[in-house]
Amino acid sequence: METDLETKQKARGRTRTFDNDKTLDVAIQSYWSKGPTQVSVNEICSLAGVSKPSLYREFKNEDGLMAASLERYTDQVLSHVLGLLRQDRDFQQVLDSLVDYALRQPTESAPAGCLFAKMRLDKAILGPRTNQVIETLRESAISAFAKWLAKAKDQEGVVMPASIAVSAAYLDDQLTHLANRMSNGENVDALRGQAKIAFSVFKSG
Amino acid sequence: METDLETKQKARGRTRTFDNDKTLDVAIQSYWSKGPTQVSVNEICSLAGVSKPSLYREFKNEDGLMAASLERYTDQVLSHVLGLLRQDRDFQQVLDSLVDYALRQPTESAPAGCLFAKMRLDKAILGPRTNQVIETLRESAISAFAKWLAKAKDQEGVVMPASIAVSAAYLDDQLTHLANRMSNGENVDALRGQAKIAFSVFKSG
DNA sequence: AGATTTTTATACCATGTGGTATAAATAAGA
DNA sequence: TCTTATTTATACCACATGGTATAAAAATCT
Repeated sequence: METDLETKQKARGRTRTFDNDKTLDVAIQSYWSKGPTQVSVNEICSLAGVSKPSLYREFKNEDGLMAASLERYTDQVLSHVLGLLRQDRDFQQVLDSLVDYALRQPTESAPAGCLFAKMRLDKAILGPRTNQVIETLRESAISAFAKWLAKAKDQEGVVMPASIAVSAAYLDDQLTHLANRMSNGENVDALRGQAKIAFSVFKSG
Repeated sequence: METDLETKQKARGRTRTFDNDKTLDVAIQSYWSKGPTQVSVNEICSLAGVSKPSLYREFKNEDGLMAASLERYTDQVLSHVLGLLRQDRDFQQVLDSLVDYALRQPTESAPAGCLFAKMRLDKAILGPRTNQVIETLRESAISAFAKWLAKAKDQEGVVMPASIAVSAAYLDDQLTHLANRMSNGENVDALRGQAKIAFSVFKSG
């Protein structure tokens, strides 16, 4: 019996040319830049150089592709943003860097805004698998914010505008909203001014 | 030469059964409850009991229908909301009533949220006529907010978190955002808690 | 009555969608 | 070599979309 240490146990049929990662990268890029509802499966197939049956075998349906894209996006992008919360810089610096990320200028590889934020906008018309990923992700993000805020309150004496839980939800929501307005092509300076107001409710000693 | 005092100058052809107002009311209701991108022209035609060619003759295309719907929505709904700003109640009362409107429970005739707010979310994929109405409406709303804030500052000594212009834009944005989250079916009490935070930056004496 | 004008109803069109049936290609096992 | 398993490529499906061509219906003018 062969052990598949390489996870490359020779299967019997035609060797597959389907590239899972590339397909997901193309999907992420498309969903991120144009919005999840503005991209068709056909489009992703041709951009990724992949046949439709191959894609459907791998992801079951459009919902599966979207859910998988969001999961990969979390690993590749979102985790680093949430990682900012575990840094040792003081509250205000971290908050600023979060805002900076939401308001960053788009590059070729990182469109404006945030794919997760965009999907939350359309969640009512997305599939059940995608919705489940969204919900899980949202909970873990808010939980990370809550942990961070609790620490800032305890160790730096930052004044919260409400309970930790409500403040964390507020933070999450305002950041998401900033990212989405950024995606809508609004003026960065105007958004920065509004962000300053929205986050002035956190008074750091 | 006939004067058309009744605006009912007898034309020559077949009497029209097309009901402009009813068509727009159906369109408003559909766009409002399901979102402007989730309603087809066919759907509106059958709901309004109107033939497609008649609708297209009247509104030119989907963009025209949407723009007209938003204009009628402004007259029928939005103007009353902005009318709150001209009332004689004090700042905090008016602000509360604005929030109450954004967070109200949906009824049969008034779905959750705000059609204007929803259209702003999708403006990137809406037509040019609709976009123009959105832009005009946004300017007039922000201008109304600015006037109201200036008065509150002068006459009641309300402290603004920034310049009148930026504060007005912030107010407009936060209210729009609340309405949209309400449309997304989020928890009213949670939203109210966040609204309290967001608007705590206006300190009324 | 007949000609003319306007609106309606129906059917249609090209295009795009998510998803799949089918058969050829290509690999390993016997 | 021949069978079997798997993946690919292509073509296809039913359906929905925005928009329109066509002809019948119904009104007024001559």
